Order: sequence, then C-alpha cells, then structure tokens
Amino acid sequence: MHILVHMTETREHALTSEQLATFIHTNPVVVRRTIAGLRDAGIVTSARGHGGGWQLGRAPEKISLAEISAALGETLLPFSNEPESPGCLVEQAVIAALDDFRIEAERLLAEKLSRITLADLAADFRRRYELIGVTSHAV
Amino acid sequence: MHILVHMTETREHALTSEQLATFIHTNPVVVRRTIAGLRDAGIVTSARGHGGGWQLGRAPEKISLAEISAALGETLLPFSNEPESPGCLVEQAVIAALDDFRIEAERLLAEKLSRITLADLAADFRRRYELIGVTSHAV
DNA sequence: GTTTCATGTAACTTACTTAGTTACGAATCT
DNA sequence: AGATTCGTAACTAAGTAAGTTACATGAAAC
Repeated sequence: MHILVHMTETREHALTSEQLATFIHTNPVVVRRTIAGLRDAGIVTSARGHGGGWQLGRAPEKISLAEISAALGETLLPFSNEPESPGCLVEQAVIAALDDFRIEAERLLAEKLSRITLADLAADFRRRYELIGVTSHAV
Repeated sequence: MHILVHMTETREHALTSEQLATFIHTNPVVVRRTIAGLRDAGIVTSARGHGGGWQLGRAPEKISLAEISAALGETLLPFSNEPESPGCLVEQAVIAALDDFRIEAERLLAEKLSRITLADLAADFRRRYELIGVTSHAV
C-alpha cells in the first residue's frame, strides 16, 4: 500500500524499484518480487531499461483494495480449511461448520475492501500532507 | 477446535494431554502449551495427578468460537496496524484509512464467531458420526 | 508416606517461512 | 555501444512455530 500511494502521487513518471525500496526501507529485489503479482494483475506496469520503472496500470479510482489483496495472494482470514487428518470425522465437522462462517466472512471482507480504492488512500494522504507540510514528510 | 470437540464428547471424564495429543498427532507438551490460554480463560480446566487431565470448564453451549479465538490469542484478521516507519505520512494515511475497515471487520467477525458455540460443532460431528458409523471414526 | 500419574514450564533442537543479498541475463533508451 | 532497469535464480540470515527432553509440582491411590 505504501508503495502504491507513492506511485499514485507521482503518476506522471515511473519509479524504479530502487526508489520504491528506499520508501519502505528495503531492497529493490524484494520490491520487484513482492509487486510482481500486482503487475500480473495489471494493477501496475513495469518497464525495463533506461527511464523504466513502475507506474500504476490504471487510474487509482479503479484500483480497489480487494484487487490488490487478491493480486498479492493475501488471505483475508488467518486460518485455512485444509484438513490435517483426512478421514477424521471430528475434523471434517469442524471444517464444515466453520466453512459457512469462512465463506460469508470472506465475502463480507472482500465486499468491504472492494469499496476502498487506492484513490481514497491517496486522498487521505494528501489531506494530511497539506495539513502538516512538506517538511514533515519523512520517507 | 478438534481437541475441544473431543472434550465435549467425553464430558464425564478428563482427557490427558497425552490422549489429546494423539487425536491431533502431536506432542503432549505442545497441547498443554497451546490450550494453556483456554484454561486461563476458564474454557477448560486442568487437574494434576492421578486421574487428572483436561475437561470443559462449562457447558459447550456457553462456549463461543469468539471466546476460544480470543483465549488463544488469535487475531481475526491477517494484518496489523503497527506502523513500521513512524513519522511517515503515507504510512499514517494508509493505517488510518484501513483502521475504519479493520475495526468494523473485526467487530463483524467477532459477532459472527460469538454466535457459533462448541455445542454446534459437536452436534455437527455427532450427526456425521451417526450417519457413517463408529468404524470410520479414525482418530 | 511412598508410589504413581499428570500438569507446568523451562530449555533446547529442528523445521519452515520470509526477508535480504548477490549475481547476471534480458530488454530498452540514448 | 553503453548505461540503465527489470526478471529471476540462488544463496544467506533471521525470525517463528513445532517438537522434544527434562524435571519440578501437585494430587490421588495404596
């Protein structure tokens, strides 16, 4: 998200993984590796060579957090429905009973995340930015 | 959950961590360590010495998944709101914007989990158990 | 009261996952 | 051609969780 807001703020030109890595205090390769999924989903585009780098693939109003989450392969809930003891009825019952919950919960979370766009986050940032001033903008 | 359903099915007597560990193919110490939180929350009770072991602390109808989740120290969502670059306005904006989502999502999940009780899971198990028969009940 | 059984917990080992790093090929612009 | 930047493989380091061993503590049985 941090990186994406930066990319929203500088839509006119591409940012290199080197620059993006600096923003979040990490390594260019980690950045490339992490946002590769975003590229595959069309959320960002990457260009090689001189003047290359990363840019938003479409308007930030059209990029929802649900898409970002999915593109990064994130799970919405911190538990899975993979059986660990196949054939155990207790486990099957637990998984089945929780599955209704899981499905509805994931639907709800996805629905909520799909209503928040990158533009919303960027607007929120801009508000704070103009309030506090450029000098405080560390990183 | 697996362990708790077993304990629901054998409310009359205590189960040792040894037995519980067998159910989920793990180690007695791991079991004790894991469900220590459940004991502290009163969801289960433990007794030392001869004939000791673990039992439900109260009726399974009065034990909700929300309580279990909280007692185990589980998080309901797979991301945190801890700032990693304190002072960065971008990060602050992202966290603030997501916080509304997080708070409502957690409230929703907790609400849903509080409506599912251990008795519900056990009843589901019992249905399957009677349907398929005792011979299939591996572990 | 001693023996047996079971939890409570510390300490250590092992396995796994993720982040970080180095290296280099491929693509692109000047 | 040379400089730049992504793409990706391969390796290292760090952090986390599970598994294991060991032993003290407490409780029941005899």
